[in-house]
Amino acid sequence: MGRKSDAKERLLDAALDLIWERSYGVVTIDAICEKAGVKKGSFYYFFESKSALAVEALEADWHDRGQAKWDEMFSASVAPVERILTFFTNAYEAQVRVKQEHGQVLGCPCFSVGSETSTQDEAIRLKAQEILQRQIRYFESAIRDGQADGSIKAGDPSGKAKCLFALFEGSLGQARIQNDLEFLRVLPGTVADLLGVARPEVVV
Amino acid sequence: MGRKSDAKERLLDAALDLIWERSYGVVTIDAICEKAGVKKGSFYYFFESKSALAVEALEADWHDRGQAKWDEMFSASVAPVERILTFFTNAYEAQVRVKQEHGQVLGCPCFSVGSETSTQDEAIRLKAQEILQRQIRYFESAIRDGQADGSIKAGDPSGKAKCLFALFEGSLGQARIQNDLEFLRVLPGTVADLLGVARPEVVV
DNA sequence: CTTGAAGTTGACTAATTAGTAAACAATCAG
DNA sequence: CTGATTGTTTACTAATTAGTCAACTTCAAG
Repeated sequence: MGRKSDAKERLLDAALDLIWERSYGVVTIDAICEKAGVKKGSFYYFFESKSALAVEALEADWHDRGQAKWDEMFSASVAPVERILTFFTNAYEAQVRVKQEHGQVLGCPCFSVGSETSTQDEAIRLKAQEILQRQIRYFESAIRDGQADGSIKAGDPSGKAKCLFALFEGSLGQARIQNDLEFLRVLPGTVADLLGVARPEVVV
Repeated sequence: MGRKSDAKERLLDAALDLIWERSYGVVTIDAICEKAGVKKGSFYYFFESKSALAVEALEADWHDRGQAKWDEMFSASVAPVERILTFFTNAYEAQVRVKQEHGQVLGCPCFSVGSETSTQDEAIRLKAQEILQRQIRYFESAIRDGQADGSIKAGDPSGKAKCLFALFEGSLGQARIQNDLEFLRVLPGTVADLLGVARPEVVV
């Protein structure tokens, strides 16, 4: 039935990349089209606006790249504390790769875009909120499991999850602003201390 | 010696307000001029560009509003742990006021603008970085004092300071994205737990 | 009261931008 | 093959935007 095309996917990829690397407000539809190799007419064939594209791009990124990784890192077949420490270690390593590829520390697209657009674009705000809340739930569940097996001490799991997540996003933001991965390199140790657990050995 | 004017101050105030409320990228020079009641010709009389204005606005905000408050909150005449808890309590209360006035949680302008522009505008990035580092030093000094008098347990003060600050900025960002002050209301208690100290009584 | 420094104004240009529309091209079911 | 559906392209408009400039105003020092 009709013509087939991957132009929509190319637009989603290009948009997320550009917005992550620069910012939502500064990236134009023309720039997204150019990077995707798609003419503006086609852009408006697929999307109503830059905002609608951003919403879909955030969701697509979670669906195509994020979720599987999080599921693996927070797998129930791994000890709860180890899930959390692995997450922070992987996050550091992922940002190392990002810095190599993009030349800069970029942090978390969802948090950056969410914060930037929160007062201007309700649709993006809601999508970012939704994805971030999903991520917090992984922490919450690991903490609950850790409390059940005694490896994490008692106390409101939701509050602890939000605390760890805020520490994570705050560190990512600092790393982006300072363009310095040190904030993230140190995190696994810091988190181990917070959880009252042995610091993980550092992989060189 | 010529004409006198407060147009420059009005531009600085208007710019910080608009950028805080919306974002750096989305605020135009025209909008800043209109809010300040200044014509664009005058804008270019005082500033070279929007970027230069933003740099000066961040510094002016710290100098005229931030520093004195931080000096007071982190006064050496207050017990170190109390300095930190007071800071988090005041931060919450400040954001309550901001939400009342602006209708939304706005978070920290320095962190938001810094994160947004970090890959695009080196001058703004450096200014944001500078101000954030100044703020971290207040934490660091309080932690050092607390370790000296035994109220805070030993361990790298700079690391602990960065951890608390990341928790703070991460929570502010979450609060902005979710438009919900709950993340901040809970912080003084969370921080007291982290420091291993009695939770402060909640002021109703 | 003149002069020059400090600040203001409005009208302008050139570039960029979002968004539209209508003709065109590819694909596939029947 | 045909025609409906899906996607593509080009050329366009209208609005917004950054940035410039020369004429103008205010003020105070001498």
